[in-house]
This record gives sequence, C-alpha cells and structure tokens, in this order.
Amino acid sequence: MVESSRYHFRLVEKKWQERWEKADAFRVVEDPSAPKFYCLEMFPYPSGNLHMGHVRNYAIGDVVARFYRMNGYNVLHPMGWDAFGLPAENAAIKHGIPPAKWTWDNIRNMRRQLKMMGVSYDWNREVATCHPDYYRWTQWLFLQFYHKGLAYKKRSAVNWCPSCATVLANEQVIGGRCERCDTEVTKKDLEQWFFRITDYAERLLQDLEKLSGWPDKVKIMQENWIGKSTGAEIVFKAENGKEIRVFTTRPDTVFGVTYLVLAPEHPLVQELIEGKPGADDVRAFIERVRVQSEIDRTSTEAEKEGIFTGAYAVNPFNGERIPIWIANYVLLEYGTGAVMGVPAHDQRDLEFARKYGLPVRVVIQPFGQDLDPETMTQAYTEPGLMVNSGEFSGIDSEVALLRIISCAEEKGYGRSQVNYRLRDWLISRQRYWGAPIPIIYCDRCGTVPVPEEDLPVLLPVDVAFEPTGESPLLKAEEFLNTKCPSCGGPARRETDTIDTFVCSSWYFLRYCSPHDSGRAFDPEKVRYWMPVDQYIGGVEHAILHLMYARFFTKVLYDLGLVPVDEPFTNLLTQGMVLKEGAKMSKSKGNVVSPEEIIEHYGADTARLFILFAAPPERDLDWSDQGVEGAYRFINRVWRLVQHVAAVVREARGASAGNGGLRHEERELRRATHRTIQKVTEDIRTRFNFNTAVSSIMELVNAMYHYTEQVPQADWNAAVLRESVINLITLLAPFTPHLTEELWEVLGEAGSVHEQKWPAYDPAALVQEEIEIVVQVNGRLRDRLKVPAGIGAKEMEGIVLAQPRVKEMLSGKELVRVICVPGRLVNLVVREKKSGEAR
RNA sequence: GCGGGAGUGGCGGAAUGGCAGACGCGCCGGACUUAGGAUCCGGUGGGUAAAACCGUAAGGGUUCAAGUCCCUUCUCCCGCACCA
Repeated sequence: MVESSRYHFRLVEKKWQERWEKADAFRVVEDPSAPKFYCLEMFPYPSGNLHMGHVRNYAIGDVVARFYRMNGYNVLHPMGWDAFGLPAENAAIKHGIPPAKWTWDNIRNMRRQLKMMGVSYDWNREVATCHPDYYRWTQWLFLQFYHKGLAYKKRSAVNWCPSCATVLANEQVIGGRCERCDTEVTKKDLEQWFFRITDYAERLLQDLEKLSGWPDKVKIMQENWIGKSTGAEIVFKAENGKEIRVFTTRPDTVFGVTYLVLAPEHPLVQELIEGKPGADDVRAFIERVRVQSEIDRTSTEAEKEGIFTGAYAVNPFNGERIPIWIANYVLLEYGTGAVMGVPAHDQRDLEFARKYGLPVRVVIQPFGQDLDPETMTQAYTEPGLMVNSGEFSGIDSEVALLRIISCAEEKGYGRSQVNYRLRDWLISRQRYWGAPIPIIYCDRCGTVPVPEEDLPVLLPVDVAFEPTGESPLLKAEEFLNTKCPSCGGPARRETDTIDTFVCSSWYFLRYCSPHDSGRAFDPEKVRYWMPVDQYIGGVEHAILHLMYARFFTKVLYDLGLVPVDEPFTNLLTQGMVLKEGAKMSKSKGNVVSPEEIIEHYGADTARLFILFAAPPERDLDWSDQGVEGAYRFINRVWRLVQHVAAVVREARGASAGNGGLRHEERELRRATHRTIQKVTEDIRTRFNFNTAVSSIMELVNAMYHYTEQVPQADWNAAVLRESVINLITLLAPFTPHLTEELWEVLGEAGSVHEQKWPAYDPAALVQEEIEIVVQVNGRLRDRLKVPAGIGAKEMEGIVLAQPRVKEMLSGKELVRVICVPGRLVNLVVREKKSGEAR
C-alpha cells in the first residue's frame, strides 16, 4: 500500500469549501420542470457557538438535502437565525454589549462554524429575524391577525417570570417553571396582547390526521396539549339570582351534585360572600390561595382545600338547594372556573366531600353491584344504570347523558359544550430585544394599528434595557411618543415586543423569497416550494414551535396568502447528544466543542460519527473513541482509493458486466450493488443513517478483501472502477469533502455532488448458490449450500438426502417439514414410540 | 395518576416472525517494522477439550420457529399533570 497517502483533511476541507462558495454551488431557483424538495432544519438561536445538537441536526439535514439533490430534485435547503430573544439582553447587561452587536457577532461566528461543517446551504437565502427587513414582515403579519380579529388585548392573570421580568405564554411554562430559566412562575394581572389560537383548536386537532409523516409521539403531545373534552355546560342559579355556569364531561351525574365549587378568583365569589357570616374567613382563604405558588396549587399531591361561602345555589334538574364552596383545586382558567361536585362519581370530589363532610349520593349503579355512599372510598366513574335521577332513573347512563343535555337545552339551563385545554397565545413581552408590536394608542382614537406603509416600527438603539418588569421601550421617549396615524394628534406607541415564537412561526415562508422588499413572501414562490417536505429538529419543539407554526400557516391559508394549511409534510425529531449519559452542560463540564472536534478530526469525521453512532431519533452518547473510529474509516477509504486510483483512472469508459467474471469479481459486484440498494433504502425510507454507513463500511471491507485476494496484475479494472465510483457516490452525502477530493483524484469530471444517485443492477445481486439453514425442531443443526432460486420441494429433497440429516433423523419420526425458500428448512420430528414402529 | 417510548455482548448499536449480536469501539492474536498508540489480516456473548447446552429486563402464552406477536410484572426515559 502506498505509504505517503495520509489524508490531509484540513487542506482538503478548506479547498472545497472555498470552491463551493465561489461557484455558489448550492444556490437554487424555482424550476417548474424539476420536482421540488424543501429540506428544512430548525434554525438556531445565535447563542455564539454551535453545539453538538446543532451539528447533529444539520448533518442529518445535509444528508437528506444532498441525497434528494442527487436524486434529481430541485432542493431548497436554507439557513437563518432565530435572532431575537432574551439571551442577547442578558449578555448585554452582563458585558455591556448592545444586544444587536452581540447578536450579529454571534451570527458571524456561527455562520463561520456552519461553513466549516460543509453543509450545502443556499446562503443567498439567509434570514435573521432581528433584521428590520425581516421583522417588518413579522409586524405586518401581526397587523393581518389584528384586522382579522385574531390579535386582541385583554386584561388577565398571566404567567410572569420574575427572573426574565416578562410574561410567558402558557406553553412556555413547564411544570410551573419558566421554560427558559427554570424560575418558578407567578401570576400577574396585566393587560396583554393575545393571538386567538383557540379559534383554531379544533382544526389544529383534526388536521393532525393529515400529518402521516409526523411521529405519533409529537402528534399525541399536541393532541394532549389541545386537550379537547366534550360535555355540557349547565347553569345553576345562585340564591341572589346570579347564574353559575359549570362545565362537566359527565352531565349524566348531574343528579348526584351535592355542592358547587368555584375557583377562588371567580368573579362571582365576592358578591356571594357579601354580608355572609363567614365572609372574613373566606377572604382570608382566598388570600392564602392567591399567594400559593402555581406549583403548590396545581400539584396532584397538594392537599385539596376549600371553604364554604355561606351561599347556596339550586340544581335546575331537581330543584335541590346545594352549598357553594370555593377550593384551591378549581382553576379559573379552565372551563368556566366552576365545577359541580359529584362525590360518588369523581375521585377528587369524593376526597373533597369526605374531608369536609359533604353528602355523597350515588346516581349511577354499576351493573350487578351495589355502591354504598356511606362507605365507598373509590368514586365510580364507569357507565352504569341511572338511579336517583328522576325521570332518567333506570336507563343506561351513556344514553341518559345525551338525554340530559337535550333536556337542559329545551329548558334553557344548559347545552352541549366542547372545551379545550389550549389557551390563547400571549405574545406580549416586556423586553427590549424583539419586534415592537405595531400599535399606537391615541387618547382620541384609541387603539390604532400602525399603517402598513409605516412599517417597520424600528427598534430604537441606545436604550437602557435592564429588565424592570416594564418594557425598556417606555424609557425611549423618541420611540414612545408619536403621532396618531388616524387623527395626527399626539399618541404613544405600544412598548411591548413580540414573543420570538411569532418570528419563528413563518420563517420557512420567508426563505422562499428572502429578498422580496415589497411583501412578506412571494405567493408564486411559496406555491412552488411549500410545504416543507422534510423538517428536522429537536423534539423539545414538539408543542411550542410546531403548534405555533401550524397555527400561522392555517391563518395565512384562511387569508388566502399561502396555498397550504399545514407547513411541514414530514417531521423528523432527533434525539439529544449526550456525554456519559447526561446532557452536555457547562455546569457538568461535559461539553464537547464542535469547533474543536472539527479542527482536530475534520468536519467529515464529525458528521460521519454523529450519523453512525445512533439512529437519528434516539439519544446519542458522544464517544471520543467512536470519533476515532470514524476518523480511521475516512483514512481507510482514502488509502483504498489511492491504492486503486491508477487502475480506476485507466478504466474510464469500461463498463462492468456479469459475463466472464471470476468468483471474487462477482462477489465484489454483488457487494457493490447490494450496498447501493441498502444505502438508498436506509436514507429514503427510514433515515437510518447508521445502518447506511455500516453497509458502506462493509463495502470498503469487501474492496480491501478483493485487492488483497487478487494479485494487482489480475485486478479487473472495470469491476474495481464500478465499486470505487459507487463507493464515493454513496458516501458523498455523508462526507462531502473527502468524496469531492477523491472524485478529483480519480480524474472524474465535475463535482461528485452533481452526480446522479446510483441505481443498483438486480442482475449483479443474483447468486448461483446460497447458504440455507437446517433446523430440527427449530434448533439450528446444519448449514448447507444449495442452488439459488430453487423451490421448497427441491430444497426439502436436497436436505433430506444429506447424510448428516439422515443421521440426525434416525430413530425419529419426521412429522412435518417447513421450507422457507432461500432461507431455511425446519424438520419437525418426534421420538418414535416403541409400540407404533412400522 | 394519565399518555408515549425503551430495556439485546465490556460499550454504541444490527436483526420483513426464519442463522441473535451486522457495522463500529474496546480487547486478544498474527503480519509488516529499528519502532508502533500507524497500517493490514484474523479472532472475540456465556459455557465446553470439543460438543451439548444457556443466552435479547422477569415470568407466562401463541407458533414448526419469538428480540420481534399476546398477557402479567419490574426498571429507566420523555410528555401532561387537581382539566372538572
């Protein structure tokens, strides 16, 4: 083997990155004559440096993009920056760098790192959400929502992160804590802007069915998040005449109601307790619950606490007078903020009733069993026979449920009702580094949207942006004070900025026409490129980003702005990159820096390792030794090609056929074409890059085997050439620099990345002889070479004729023979019983 | 608690119901070499002298045949979590 054949990855990677850039190799334009493929990876927040999760995400995306490009698709593969957000402000506060500078510096560095990876992006389409050319259109979209009545302002108790000093959307509260900084979230009463995503709850739920290319896991998470429940709203009347609406999924249990419970914040509570003897105690209770943290309040383990208000209501179904309580476990935000207590048929209610000595009444009996309301400890929640329920007694509860709703509708004290857990999307943020909400407040005209021609509402520079809980823009006088677009009088701008999830809800549309200065996106180009054919990113966005992007797409579809109502046809959610079984983090000190790895081993090695180490959906444990392995493999390929390069170059134009080949060459051809088949299927149908790479490794092993076994003078140049050319082509999406260099080494024309993806030759896969397995009672007993393509009967004949098989069968009775053509023969035998022989 | 996913060599991981452990790492041996932490070749689940046999979290079942299908249990991970 040639000695001086070390692969100089540094020189090679740099060389090709420069050439690709110079040639604008991955630029793409609409081409109606070619099938399109939109390959998109979630764009990163420009935190300053790529991390291994990015490397994984973008390595996967690049294989997909390159694969489809080689398969004749016109591939859109863009990259950009989710560039507004809190870290820029926090860094600015800490280091005294303006957020804009910090962000743009980070973008520059991460762009450089991405280019080091050799990812095939069309950099002409790069977008950054913090650029006025971009956020102008984010603001424009806000206005479209506003005009459609989908953006509105309301006062309510909202989630507040004391550390970030801003409000959070419901989705951004994870287990009572801030999604970003893990601080415990509190409630604050504020007037805020919302998007009416609940109007789309049903469609967001229904259309999950269209997403056959999404993992079930993600769809289930969204389904749970939307949280549809069907039931009824029933109106109880309080003694003071006020209506108390309750939502229930079990209207069939309405005759079992023995009390009502309101959320402590329920607007009716104050007037209900007015003048009642225990009013002060109730007020004290409410105060106590209010200061309870969200976590304490909503934890399943938390003690259910309540207090009687002193007031009563009437059950419209049976006229019964029932006490009205308030309790910490009833949430104002869900349903109507009031529930009916049916202790016999709801576990929570039962526990509450037992604690406070409230009566328990059974109204549904299980078939063939008697419930004792005095002693039961488990609520009965299944269907059964209606009892104690007036005219509905004696019928099946599932039937009664519907009749009770009809009855309520007729008499006007209830109706069927669908309720969702999904809340409207709170998009105001009391922070600086975001797109200003394009709204102006005028004393005379009220809330006035900024006219479209006045966009963008520019974010002022030189603002003191320390988080105070109020928007820093309040202190920017020049920004704040403006003229009313309607009457020209003095007016104030809205000072809150837009949640960054809004910015990332439409970036995939902007990529279609990133430089269009007259509109958010060009409908014709969107029509050509959308929807995204393959979206790739972390599962942590399963709810937040992916649901918001779906919502945006649906709204824009309804506005006639885009032709699709789902943005992402196929979704791949990659697993995390771990080190020693734990998430990489600075505090654990187990962070592996992509840039260092690339400098030490090269981008191809980093990419290959990360694709080979685990299937993409699974978590991947970073292994330094595994990286070494990938590095070795790349050098092994390099040496192999160097070794055969002269012969392969000579053989240009020769075509390999099956005729007249010796055994070793037929085997090599077979290995080549089997690999083409395997790699193609692994990439296209399952994204199993790990097994695709392993099969390429097998091909390399087979080629080494050939060059060792057959003396160089006897090498079949055509067969060898076929192998090498295919090897390089198959490997091209994984290790683009190495393969491009080898392509040149072999003197091939053009770029390997412009080659047509190979198709396998079925004839090359044909074997004359195959090995089959002989089993006796399912246990492996022998292996046997038989001619390929023979049928079951012939196989059976050959096997039974084997001396070894005859020996194994002696003294036994052959009961049955199972033949799986091409695979195995299983002989089912049993001991001959002495009596029945012959 | 509810919902989802996963348990396979020393490790990462392969296996349309049909040879468990492909490929890689690690380890062992050989070759080449002044040298090898480079490279090439071979071996490598346990067990045995060799077989037999035992092995895919545990237990049961279906089947000629189960890592794969069904039931029960355990463990771990993820999501939701008083949702009325």
